[in-house]
Amino acid sequence: MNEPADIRDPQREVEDRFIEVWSDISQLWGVNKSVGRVHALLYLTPDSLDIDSLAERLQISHGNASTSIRDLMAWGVVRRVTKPGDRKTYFEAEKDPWTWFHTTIRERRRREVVPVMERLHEAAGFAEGASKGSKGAERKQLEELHGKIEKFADFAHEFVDLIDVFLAMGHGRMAKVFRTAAKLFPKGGS
Amino acid sequence: MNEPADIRDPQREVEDRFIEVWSDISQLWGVNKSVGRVHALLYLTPDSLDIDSLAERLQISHGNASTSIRDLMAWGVVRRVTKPGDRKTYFEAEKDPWTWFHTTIRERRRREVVPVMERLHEAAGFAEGASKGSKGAERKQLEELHGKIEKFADFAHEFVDLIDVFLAMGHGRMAKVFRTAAKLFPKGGS
DNA sequence: CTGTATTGTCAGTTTAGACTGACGTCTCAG
DNA sequence: CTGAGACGTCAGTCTAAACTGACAATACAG
Repeated sequence: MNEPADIRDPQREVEDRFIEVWSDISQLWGVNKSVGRVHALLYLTPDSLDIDSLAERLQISHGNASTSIRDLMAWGVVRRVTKPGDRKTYFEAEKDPWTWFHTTIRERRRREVVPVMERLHEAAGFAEGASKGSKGAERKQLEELHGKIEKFADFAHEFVDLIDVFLAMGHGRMAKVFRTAAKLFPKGGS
Repeated sequence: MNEPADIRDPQREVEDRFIEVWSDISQLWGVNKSVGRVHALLYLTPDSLDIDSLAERLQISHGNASTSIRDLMAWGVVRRVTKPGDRKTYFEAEKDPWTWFHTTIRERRRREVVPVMERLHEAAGFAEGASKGSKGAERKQLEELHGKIEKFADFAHEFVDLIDVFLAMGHGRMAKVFRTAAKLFPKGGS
């Protein structure tokens, strides 16, 4: 730990720089900093790592490392690994970024998009009910409100379709489609 | 304000339900709650609104409303409106969700994606330099690290391309391309 | 089966970010 | 030109989330 050599250990420095960038990307993505750092370190490390090595390497508490690993496993981007004759549990990350991204999108869809879409439809249904249960000027206003909510719901629905196409296609094909699309619609305006 | 009728004002209730849903969507998207609520209310309101009306309607402070409006204007989804013979400033929201989404993606790209991509390339460059400046086993390890960082950078670059195609195409075409793509590449594997 | 090494959990603390409210600045009707 | 009304800002307060560290549960070598 205290060997002077460590201070300028190039491998460590290379890792640290990447870990910070990934961590920031994770935060933009709504994932907390420690989780991002753990994920980055596991991505870079060829061997699998145990909780305490992670905690020590990243200077975070054992508890934090454990919780972060739990999150990453729930996201499906980290696997448990056991070695015969070794009591410890090790963890390793999915190494292909596209696979990782695909998994993440699928999980986000399930956790976040689906529930919020249900609530959106509820809100639209409530608006429709309210407008049908009224009359005169009030009815007109409620109908206008309902129209706006439906408009937003339509947008949201198309957005979900977009996610679904991505999930169905897989990344290789996705990229190809996009490249083709880019040629079909070159430097277009808005 | 205190009229009992207000308690069951259907218009208000319809608005509130939608506002809460939008607010939650905003938070998933990394936008803070008040900003989301202000945006939702402006989207629903046909007329433009002034700061104090917003604050009163949403039960937030004047300062909070003002800051939220500033944010929304920086995102380019809310416009200032002045009425002749009226000292107040009013605000109104972009009413087309796709336009709003497009603007938001463009802004996020500028603010978040571009800077983080630069740092990613820096990290990759640093890794390459470190590997070239070393030898033996250490060099081999650094080359492996560099390879992984490049792999991630390639992924990130493709992702940005994807964003760019979206920005260039506009939403109508985007949706069409996706629908076509879905037919061309049905149920594709990874 | 037992003891110990290891992982998992969670109450309490810390930290980061949001919100308020008071104040300074600006604008325009009179 | 003046001042009342409206907007913008920001220091201080509050809130929600992250992190720690100690303890509980678990698993497995011996």
